[in-house]
Amino acid sequence: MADPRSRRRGAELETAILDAAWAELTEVGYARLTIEAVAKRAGTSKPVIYRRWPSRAELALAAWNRQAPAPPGPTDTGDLREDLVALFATVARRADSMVNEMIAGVMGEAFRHPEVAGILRDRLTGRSPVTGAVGDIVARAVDRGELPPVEVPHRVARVPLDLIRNEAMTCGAPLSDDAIAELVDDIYLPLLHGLAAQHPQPGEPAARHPAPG
Amino acid sequence: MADPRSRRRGAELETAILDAAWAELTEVGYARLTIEAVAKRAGTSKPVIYRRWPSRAELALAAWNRQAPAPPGPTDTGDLREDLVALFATVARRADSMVNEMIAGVMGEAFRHPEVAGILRDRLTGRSPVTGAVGDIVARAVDRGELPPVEVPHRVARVPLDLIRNEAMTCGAPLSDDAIAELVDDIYLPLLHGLAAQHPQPGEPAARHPAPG
DNA sequence: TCGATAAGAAACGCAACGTATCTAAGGAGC
DNA sequence: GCTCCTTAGATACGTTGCGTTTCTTATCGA
Repeated sequence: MADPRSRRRGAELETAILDAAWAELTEVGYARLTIEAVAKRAGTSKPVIYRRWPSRAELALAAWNRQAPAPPGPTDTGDLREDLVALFATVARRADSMVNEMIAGVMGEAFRHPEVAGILRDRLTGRSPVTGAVGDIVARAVDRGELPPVEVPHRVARVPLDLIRNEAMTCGAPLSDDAIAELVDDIYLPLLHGLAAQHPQPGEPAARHPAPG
Repeated sequence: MADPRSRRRGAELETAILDAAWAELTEVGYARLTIEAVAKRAGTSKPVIYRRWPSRAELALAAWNRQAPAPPGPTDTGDLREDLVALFATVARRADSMVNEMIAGVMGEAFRHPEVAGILRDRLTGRSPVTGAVGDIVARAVDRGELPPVEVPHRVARVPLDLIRNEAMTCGAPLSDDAIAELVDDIYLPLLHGLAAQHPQPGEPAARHPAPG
């Protein structure tokens, strides 16, 4: 239909569908994403899509995966707080409304479809350029003496993403600069300092909960 | 229809609808919640519901609001970590799959409907029995000398709810005991200790980011 | 008792669902 | 180069729920 000259197959067809899905997501969002519109846009038909992805959610996730993640440019300001604010701002900018709306929609379906839940969990909780950037920022702060030597568990490295996503989704809007500053100053910086205080010497097993006496 | 003898009005009718909506949410979840089913269950008709709530999302939020919050029983174990684990577990148990699925669904609509976003934000970020419980737990820990005197900003008091909701929603499942322990040990306890370290003396303005030298 | 208000029933057109059926295109194998 | 076999792509299906409109009649307030 789109190109009557040839009938696409395999990867070519697949990427055409995923690109069309991404374009639809961008234009109308997840809530209004329809398989029919994606099929029309990709110049194919509904059954072709249903043969590959069993649901809107998995199609959307596949389209998202196809998009290049564009790792955050490693900003090195020479100051822990400034580095964190820059990272948070970058993440907040990139995780725009459309992506968050899509995540919310997919989450809603994850509760009934364990397969969707698995894909989403892997995507949201796995290692990523952002969790890597957290490690780099902390390592530089330790080198400068701003922080005692500290090991950052993966759960802690995920916190910036989690906080920002939570904020954007509970507010249904992009984060303000004030919100970013609060997340950094009230939560993440104290968290890092508290973690570091648990590791009085590098390499030593963490003293998890220093007793009062 | 449900009761042919009389035609309900006002609060009586309204609560019947909200109770029916809650029952439907419990049975089929938000994704499969339909106005028609709620109307049928409440013994009324669609227009009666549409006259009051413009969308599924606002109906669901109203039904949720009607449910008694059942504040978490104040557990006082005499130990900061134990108190936190108990609180996290209570919150995790109460914020069950259905509620989280509903929140995800409503979030998806919040991006297109600012009114829904406002209601949801107020409900999720406002003061609550849980944020109050955090304050109590911290205060007791300070009294025992487990923590230096510390002022807990509202954003920090919200963190347990945010962490638990985030975890349940990204995983599409209830939290395991291990996950609760990690949230407490890796994130929230360090966060509280880090906050406390910023307040060397009670009443004194916070030394936000202690310089290395 | 009367008039205004709103409950409740029914039906509307619409949009998208997910599936089934059919055709013909374009690889793979001989 | 011909044949077979997979599968793209078109089309149409019945179903469901949407949100609205229309109409009736019960109930409340004056």
